[in-house]
Amino acid sequence: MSPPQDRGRAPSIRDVARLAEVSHQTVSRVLNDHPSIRPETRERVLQAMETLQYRPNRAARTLVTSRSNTIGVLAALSTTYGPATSIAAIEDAAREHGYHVNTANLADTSPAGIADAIEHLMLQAIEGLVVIAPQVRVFEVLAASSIGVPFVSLQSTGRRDHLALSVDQVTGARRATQHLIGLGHREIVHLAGPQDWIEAEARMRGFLEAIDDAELGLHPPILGDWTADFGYYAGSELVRRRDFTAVFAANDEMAIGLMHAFRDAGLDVPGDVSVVGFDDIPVAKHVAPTLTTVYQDFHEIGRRAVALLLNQVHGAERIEVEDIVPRLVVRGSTAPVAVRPASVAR
Amino acid sequence: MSPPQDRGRAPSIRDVARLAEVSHQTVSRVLNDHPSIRPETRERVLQAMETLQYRPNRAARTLVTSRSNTIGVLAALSTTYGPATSIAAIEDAAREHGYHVNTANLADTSPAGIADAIEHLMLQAIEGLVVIAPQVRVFEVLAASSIGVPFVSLQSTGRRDHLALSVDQVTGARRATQHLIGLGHREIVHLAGPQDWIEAEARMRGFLEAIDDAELGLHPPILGDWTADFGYYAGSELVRRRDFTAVFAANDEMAIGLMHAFRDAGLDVPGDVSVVGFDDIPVAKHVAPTLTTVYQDFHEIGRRAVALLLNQVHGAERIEVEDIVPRLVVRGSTAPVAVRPASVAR
DNA sequence: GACAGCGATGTGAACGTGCACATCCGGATC
DNA sequence: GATCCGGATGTGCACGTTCACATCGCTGTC
Repeated sequence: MSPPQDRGRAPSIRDVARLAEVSHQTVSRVLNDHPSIRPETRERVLQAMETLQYRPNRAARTLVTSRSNTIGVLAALSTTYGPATSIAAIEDAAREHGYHVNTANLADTSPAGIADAIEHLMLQAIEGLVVIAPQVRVFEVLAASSIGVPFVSLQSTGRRDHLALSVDQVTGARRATQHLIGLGHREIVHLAGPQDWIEAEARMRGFLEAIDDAELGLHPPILGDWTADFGYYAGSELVRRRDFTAVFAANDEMAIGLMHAFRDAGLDVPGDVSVVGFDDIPVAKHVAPTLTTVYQDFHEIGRRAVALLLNQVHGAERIEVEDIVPRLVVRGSTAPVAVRPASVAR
Repeated sequence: MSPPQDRGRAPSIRDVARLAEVSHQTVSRVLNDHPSIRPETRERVLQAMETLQYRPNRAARTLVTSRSNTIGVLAALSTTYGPATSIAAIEDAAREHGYHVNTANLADTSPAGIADAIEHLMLQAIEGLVVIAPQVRVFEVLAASSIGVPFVSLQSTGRRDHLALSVDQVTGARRATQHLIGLGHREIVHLAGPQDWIEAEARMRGFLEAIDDAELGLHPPILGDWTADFGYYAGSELVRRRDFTAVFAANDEMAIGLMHAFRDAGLDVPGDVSVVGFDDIPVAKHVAPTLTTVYQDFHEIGRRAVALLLNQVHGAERIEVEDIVPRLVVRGSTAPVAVRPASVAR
């Protein structure tokens, strides 16, 4: 009934060999799908494994092959929807390829904290690294610590020391801004993310390009921290000025906080102010008003990151990386600019 | 300038020993903080490590000690706020204890999918397992596959084969329901989670207890899938009946979808219907209306899970596990029952 | 001054696997 | 029938670390 007592050590390749009456090397061959092995022998070995409940010892294998079959993930803000979804996708994809995933969070974004997280991952002897929701600083530390394994960034960084998925955040942000401009808005404020985040910088750039293209005046962007709470705070400050008719927030959480502040101040969205977010988190389509935003396929991003990384790990030729272009999703938080701008209400 | 070429293998303990002119065992002692080592010797060894950029090989260590310093996390729905936050907390806590974390997602919740995920983790030779957002089935599979390592559940399961944090979901749900009752609501619907989820079952139980205590009539609960989209769907169905004045949703996402549907149907929250959620996700306080919900400290839950698990891994005596009782947070989505219930509006 | 005791260090084996190489066997080739 | 070849299998070692045990010298005790 119950499995054989695990007295002492787990069964090894040699225990299996003894039971199957072959050499340990034959067992090893069965494990690694070596071609030249008689079907009959293979069967006997598999049988023995089954009986002994044999599980290969990854540590031993790693030791001799110096391949850990593990990739690392360096994630910041891993509790938010986007990164969390990408991480999950990375795990799924890695598992499909027989790889394990080891995650380290960047709770502390100081260089020391970053170095610490990287060091932690390196101890695990990872073969490659995926960097999620990356800050500029992370790549500086990575470059400085010469980790000796390939790494992939989920965002284009412009650096040459690693590959990056090119998710065209700039275009996404530009489209969001152009949408507002198309609705007649001319006084648009950007609620940006922290500028040491590559994504935040790209989104800001897209915003600026669109503003520039349309030859509109520039409101100084507000630098936020991605949180809904900050969005609320920024909104409360903004309503004092009311010299704008639309806000493009760098992510949905901030947009939602923003709308909250506007609501509290008696401003109507989208009647008085239009709001656009970024990411299309699952609740975006259900908040009031439903949020116009830019959709990103985080799952696909995670999958591609793994494909790209493993390709590099195995030293194959460079694979094609097509751009992922985020898609504008128009919902209820944007509307044509009011005849009299909100500023008049002052 | 650049570090020494990594020609061939990485430096080993023996390379360090040679450079420091000691035996390899002395180096090992320095690594493991062995007490009897002369400070001067230690210094020399550390110096040598520094020069060689030595990093201990975890595979070799694991092989000989049969301790992997890795714990596994089996997570479902890891992209949502609660699980993601707990996972992050688990990683932080594990790292503090020198442990690595290996995560496997439960994309597929069939027994085969579950067994597959567990098998994947076991290949990694994990020392313990944390099960997040657990479904009943997971524990059945775990019991059946006799994984041989301790595991900890983030929710009380009533099973005896593992430890569980006791987060008192029942009390949390009861308080939420009592809050509605206290406001005069007598027709309360519960939008539950999938009943094979332990949390969903506990929240439903708390709801039923509160209804029972107050001797109210029972509306058959609606079984949802945790998503905001389902909340919207359920809300659309519910508005056809309008035989209720309040809804207690098993999580915030569903509550937000629900409110969306009510809004679309012209029902006012909380004027016509009160809504309570569960979890207190970051946007809960910013949606319109702000959502009354039950706060859970996911971070603390993750931390405690690691403490509990490592304690068990190290075979220490059982540690005290105090209950974590979720806290009701009253916001704008609940109000005293209207003089004429929504049903009259029919 | 002999001996126990302890601090500081060294020696060899073992962990479980894969690799390089050796061996054995049957069939094809001449 | 001697030779070669390749499929199927076995033998020993190496990977980098820790563990058990041994060694050496110094101090304190009687």
